[in-house]
Formats: sequence, C-alpha cells, structure tokens
Amino acid sequence: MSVKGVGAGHAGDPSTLRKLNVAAVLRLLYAAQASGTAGEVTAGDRYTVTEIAQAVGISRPTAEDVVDALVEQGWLAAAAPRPATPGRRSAGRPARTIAFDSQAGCVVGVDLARHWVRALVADLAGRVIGRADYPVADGASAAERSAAARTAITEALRLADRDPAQILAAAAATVGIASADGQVVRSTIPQMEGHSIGELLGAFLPVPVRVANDMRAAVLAEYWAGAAVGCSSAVYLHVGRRIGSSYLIDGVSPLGHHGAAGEIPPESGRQLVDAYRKLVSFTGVGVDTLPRDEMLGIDPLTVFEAAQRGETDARQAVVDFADEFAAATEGLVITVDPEVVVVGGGVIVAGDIAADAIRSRLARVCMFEPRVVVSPLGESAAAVGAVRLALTDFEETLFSNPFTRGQTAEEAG
Amino acid sequence: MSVKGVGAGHAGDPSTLRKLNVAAVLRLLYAAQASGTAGEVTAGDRYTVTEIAQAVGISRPTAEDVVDALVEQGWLAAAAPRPATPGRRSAGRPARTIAFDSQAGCVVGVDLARHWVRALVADLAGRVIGRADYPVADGASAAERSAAARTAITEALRLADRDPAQILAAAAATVGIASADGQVVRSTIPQMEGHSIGELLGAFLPVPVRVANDMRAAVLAEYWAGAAVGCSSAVYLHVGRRIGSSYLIDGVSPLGHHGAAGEIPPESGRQLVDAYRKLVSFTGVGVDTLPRDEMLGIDPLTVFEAAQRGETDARQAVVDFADEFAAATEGLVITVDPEVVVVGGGVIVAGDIAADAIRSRLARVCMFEPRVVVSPLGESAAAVGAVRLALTDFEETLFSNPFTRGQTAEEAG
DNA sequence: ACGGTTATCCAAAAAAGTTTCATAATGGGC
DNA sequence: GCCCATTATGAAACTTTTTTGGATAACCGT
Repeated sequence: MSVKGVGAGHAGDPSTLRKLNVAAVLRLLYAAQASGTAGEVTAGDRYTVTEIAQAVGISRPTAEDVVDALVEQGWLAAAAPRPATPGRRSAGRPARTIAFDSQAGCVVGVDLARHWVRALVADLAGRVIGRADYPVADGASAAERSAAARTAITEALRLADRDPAQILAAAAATVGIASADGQVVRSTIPQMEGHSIGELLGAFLPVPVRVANDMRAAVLAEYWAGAAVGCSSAVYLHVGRRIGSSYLIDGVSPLGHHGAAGEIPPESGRQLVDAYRKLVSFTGVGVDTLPRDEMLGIDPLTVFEAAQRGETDARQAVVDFADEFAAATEGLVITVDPEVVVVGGGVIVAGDIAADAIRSRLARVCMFEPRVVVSPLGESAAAVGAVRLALTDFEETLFSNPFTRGQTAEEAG
Repeated sequence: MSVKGVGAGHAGDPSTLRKLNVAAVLRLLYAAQASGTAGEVTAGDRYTVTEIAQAVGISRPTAEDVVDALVEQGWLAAAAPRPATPGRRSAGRPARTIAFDSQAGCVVGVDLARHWVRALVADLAGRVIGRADYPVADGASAAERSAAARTAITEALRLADRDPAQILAAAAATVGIASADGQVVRSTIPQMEGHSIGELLGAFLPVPVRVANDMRAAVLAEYWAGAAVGCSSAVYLHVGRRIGSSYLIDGVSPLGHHGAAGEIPPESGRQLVDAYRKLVSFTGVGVDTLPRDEMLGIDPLTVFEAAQRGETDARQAVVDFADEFAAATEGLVITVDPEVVVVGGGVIVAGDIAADAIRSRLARVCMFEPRVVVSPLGESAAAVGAVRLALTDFEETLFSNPFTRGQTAEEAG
C-alpha cells in the first residue's frame, strides 16, 4: 500500500521561522497586487506594516524586520501614501505603505504557432508590457522558428523597455506533445519534432524555459484572465486555422500518461477532417489539395467572417462543423463535467454562431449542461497562458527561496 | 486576474517550529509503517532516535524531545529491538527503536450498495482488522439501510476487538451523486435520494462521516492497494450487478462541477441498457421484466461464471457487452489518457474475457493504448476506498494538529 | 501652537533549536 | 571474566527568532 503526500515534510531550526514569515509576507503582498486588473493600480495593493502584521499573524516588529529586508532586496517598495478616504478617520501619524514591486523583473511568454511566433513580456503583476508578433513560413525549419522567436522576444523586450537580464521566468506554448524536458515529441509541425524548445530558447534567455502544449496554455489563460475565471473546471475548444481541445481541473491541465489527455481522439479526428474540408471549401480552394492529416494551410477565417456577415451558406457551414466538433469532443465534456466550456480560435469572429451550435449539441448528450461561452482572449490565449506558466514558475522560486536572488534584483530597483 | 494558491501562507512564533517538527517526525514514522504490506511487520517501520533526527533534519536532542512527547501522547510506541543484521556492525549501545503505533486507533469504511452493506475496520496502518457484510432488501428504506450499516459497523468493530470510541475517522461509499455535505442528490437507489448519509451514520459514530461515490472510492482503492498502485492516472470500469466508471489523476478523483465527472453519459447509457438486457437474458429472466433505467435486480454473475467455464454463448455475450461498454467509455479513456484501465466488478469471475475485449476496442480508438488489467480487489474495492478516504481524513487532522488529541489516545494505549 | 492619535524604534524576556560535553550501556576481544 | 571501543542518552551553555512593553517621532485637527 502506498501513501502519497506523506513525505518527510518540512522541519528545521529557528531560521526556518524567518523563511516562513518572509514567504508569508511576500504571498500577502504578491496576491494583493496580482489581483488588481491590468493597467490600474487598485487601492488594495498596498499595506501598512501594521496591516501586514495583522494579516499575516506576526508581531509588528517582526513584520517591520521582514519588510525592511524585502525592501532591501528589491521585492517590496514604498508605495504612494494612501489617499484620505472620507469614512476613515485620519488622525495620527500616517503610516508608510508598502507594495510588491511588480517592476522588479519581468516574465516572458511565447506562442510558437504554425504561421507565427508571438512573444509577450509581462511585469510581475501579470500586466502585458510588451508584445511582438513575427510571421513564420509554413515550411520553416526549427532553427528558423527559434530565430523568429528570439527576434520576437527581443522586440517585445524593447517595447517593454526591459533588459534580458531582468527576465525572471519564461515559458513557451506550442503545437503538439512535449515531454517534461521541453522536447517536442509529436507535432503537426513536423519540422519541430525531435527538437527541444527548452534548449533552443533557454540558451538565449537567462532562465530555463518551461514548455507546454498550446491548448493547455490557452485553457490556463482562460482560467486566469478569460472566460473561466473563478471556475474550478473548464473545457477549451479551439476552432480556427486548426482545431484542438484541452481541459483544466482546479487550475491544472492534466497531462495524462503519454501527454495526450484531452486531445481529440484520432477516430473523431478523421471524421472532423472531412467536415473541415467542407468548411474550408467555401474559401474556393480545391478540396483535393488539402492533405489528409493536415488541417492547416487554408484560412477558414473568411468563412467565419462571411457567417458573421449573415451569408446563409457560410453560416450553415460553420454550424455543421461546430456540431460535428461538439460530437467529437462530447466525451471530453462528459468526463470533465466542467463549469464552463470556452470556445476559442478564429471562429470567434463569427460571434456566437459556433458556440450556440456546440451548446445545443451538448445539451442533448450531457447529464448536466455546462455554460458555453466565447473566449474573450482570442488568438493570444496561448501566449497569455505561457505568461501564466512563467509566472507560476516565478512564484515557486519566489516563495520557496525568497532570500536567494540574483543580480537582477538591484538592477531592477 | 485571479491567482490561486497564493494565499496568506503559514507564519508564526517559535511554537510553530515545534509543531512543524512534530508533524515532520509523525510523517516520517507514519509513512514508514503505512508502506508495509498488510499483516506483515517490515523491518523498515521502526527508527532509532538518531535515524529520525537525520531523516527529518533536526538535531538529536530535539528529535528526542519530540519523540518523547509523541510517545507520551500515544502516537508513537517503543518497538522491538532491531534484529542483528549480518552485514551491520553491532558495536555500541543498542538504540531503542520507535515506531508509529498503528493500534492507537482505527478507522471505518462503509460501502452502502444496493443489495448489501459492507463495513471494514482498519488500523492506522490501513490493515483491515474487522469486516462485516449485511444483506439489504431491494426496497429497503433509508432508515433500514442505515440501521444495517450500524449493525455491520458494530459487528466489524467486535471482530476487530475495538471500541467505538477508538474510531478516529470514517467514510462511506455509495451509489449515486453525493453533495459535499454527504447529501445523496441522485442515486439508482431512489429511497436514498434526499437523505444525508453523513447525518445518518455520523450520529452513530464519534466522528464526522465523509461520503463519496462508490466508483470514485473503488478507483482510489485500486490506486492505494490494487491494480493502479504507483500510477499517476487510472480509469476504473465496473461491470457486474451494475455498471459504472470513474477516473483518478494524481491520487484524486475529480468531482466535476455537478459531481458527475467520469460518469457514463446518458446517451451511451441507454444503448448499454439494451446490451445489458442481452447479457442478462442468459439468466433465463424475461427481458421485458427488466425496467428501463434499472440495471440491477438480475444477477449477471451466472453469465460471467458460464463464460469462465467456457460456454461459447455466454462468452460471446460477455465479449459483446464488454465491447459495447468500452465504446461507451472510450471518451473517458481518451480524455484521461490513463496509465492503466482497471476492470472491476462481478465480471472479474470471467477472468480476462471482458478485459481483453475492452483492450482490443481501446487499441482501435486511442492514440496511446493504456494497460487494461483486472481488479485484484473485486467487490470490496469501494469499501477499501472508503477506508482510504477515512485514513486521508485522519492524516489531515494528525499532521495539522498533532497535539490536540482526544481521550481515545490513552485508552488505546 | 498644542493635544491626541498613530507609527516607529529600542531593549529585555521567552521559546525553541543547536552545539558541546559528560555519562550510560552493550558487544567483542583478550 | 574483564576491558575497551562504540554508540546512545542526557544535561548545560549558546544562538536565532519572536514577542512584549515602553519610549519616541510624526502628523492632523482645533
């Protein structure tokens, strides 16, 4: 009989106590700033030392000691004095306010798609402060693609006015199945198979690059800042220049034993290719030119746009395909029993047409019918998910080893 | 943007340190005894104080202090001196050995099935030390069923030679969907709907009763002590007097938003009922007497036994049904991409016949074919899973509040 | 300008852990 | 049968961290 989660656990000398308290203070202030909306500095992101002491459950002198140390290291910074709120009494010496310094570094998220590379640079509050897209030719090699990624990252950093040395974490989302060390095992971009994205980009960046499937990154993005915020579980269905699916339970997208959990099954995939042919035939491209296992290369966006304009045939084509797609992924929805199903990809230009078709199909087959909504993140979902993955990496290092910090801290000031 | 898992965290005064160290020592010794196989005392379950200090990472005097306190409270006990191992030098003063006292209490796991109630009593190492089954009539009321459960628990306690006051945790597995507070929301036993198993049994036991779906409990049992030990993910398929399914990822069986994750979808369910009718028609019972949404009441075990004996028709019936069943649950397997698929329920008396049929079906539709194996736990899987749930409850209270212990500690001695 | 109120800072005490050293107990060698 | 090397045990002194309590500083409103 094996028991999981019953390891040796943490233990230690009095210095452990300081580490705990430092981490607790950091968690409090990091959570306070991270919960603010992008671009806007909320009033709740700064704390006085007394408030920190009360919130964390330590005495005031200890809180002060910890705060001073963290300010010294550059993680915390003095914030602007709190504006006088009418209801609050303003007597007594004003307290200095402290906030997590979201500018103490940055993270990078990259989406390596088939036809483009997108790089996002975000501050430590998750606000995107730099973005760059770079087109990639269909037949581009792995070296060319990683070169494009480096170019995009450099451009995004320039727009964000940041130095590469300030990067504290990085992640990349890409098509296909990636192994734990970032090796691309299987991909619809055959040139990428066998290459390690982690190595290709890691050599360029000062931090290791976490690699994830782009559908998983997208559902994570929806959970973090999209249509699935606050949901304990979600299914993501992608219809656009390609199709894909993923799911998320309690904030994580399970990989499965072979990394294929949540993928569209091959059998349904073949049926879907036929349906997709019908869909893209509206573009005027000859159906026979579409290779069998290849669903890219033809742009269905024109169909989605036509459907949105109200053209009957196009609308029917989108509905038909969406229905077929829902049939192929109903097993996923039934298995996960999600709080919400998010429809993303290029199909969102057609508004609710696809989502409505998917909803009505799921209503017929599900014991409990989930909400079906259109993604607010659009095509940048995967890149945003990569940013979230990078932030998670950063948080882990921050909260586990808050005292071991590189040179970049002081430089970031 | 919301960030999960970035709460206030733990912090505190020097006494926190002692709690941490106590918990760490408990974890170490608990894990050591829990990893032993049932009924056998392994050599690895006892530690000397010096070994504890090294393993946990604290100094010897501290380890001694903690151990003494825990022995005082009854969680740890002096173990028999370690036998002289040939390779090990035997010089020096022999150290006393300490072990977690798996007899310091017990846990109860109950399976409330349609036709029986099964109660298991296990010690804190997870060894079953008392078991009792109690038949229940098909139309029995909720009150009658809970009375049967009480009788079974009392009998199992008697056989285990334990007092009800020694029960430290309890859990119940049952058909249907249960809400978080133990209320049965939906069940194929209509008499149970609307009743709270937690309340029905909790009033009888000195601890709150955790309630779970029996399929989820079964897959947890397979993960703990069955065919899925060491697997990061598993799917459980149950074919017997009833059918059901569940899955498990990283040791937890996700509930889904409505508690229906992993259930067989209604559409496939209806097809399955037809297939099931064909299967049970071998028992000679008229097909028309089988109610539509009712798959119990007729015993298919005779078919499984006939198939095992080699009767061609019975074998074909089992294969046909297994194939249909695999088709109905392939979406589950594809979504989870499990390391192993465990086939349980009464069908295991037919040996590998059903598992082989399921395996060949899955091989056709899965991108990565999982292992398909027959459950070694048989019909007691759900009850064993309930024991595991109870142990998890116990572990949580033990490791979070090791010092707050009731009267039962001293009585258990 | 002055009192009230609150933040900040400083010193002493308490809690817990570590190191160091003396003592106890056992098995093997002579 | 006695002695010694070896290991466990236990007690004292020292370190780190936190807390408590009091003294000081800064700001607001009257």
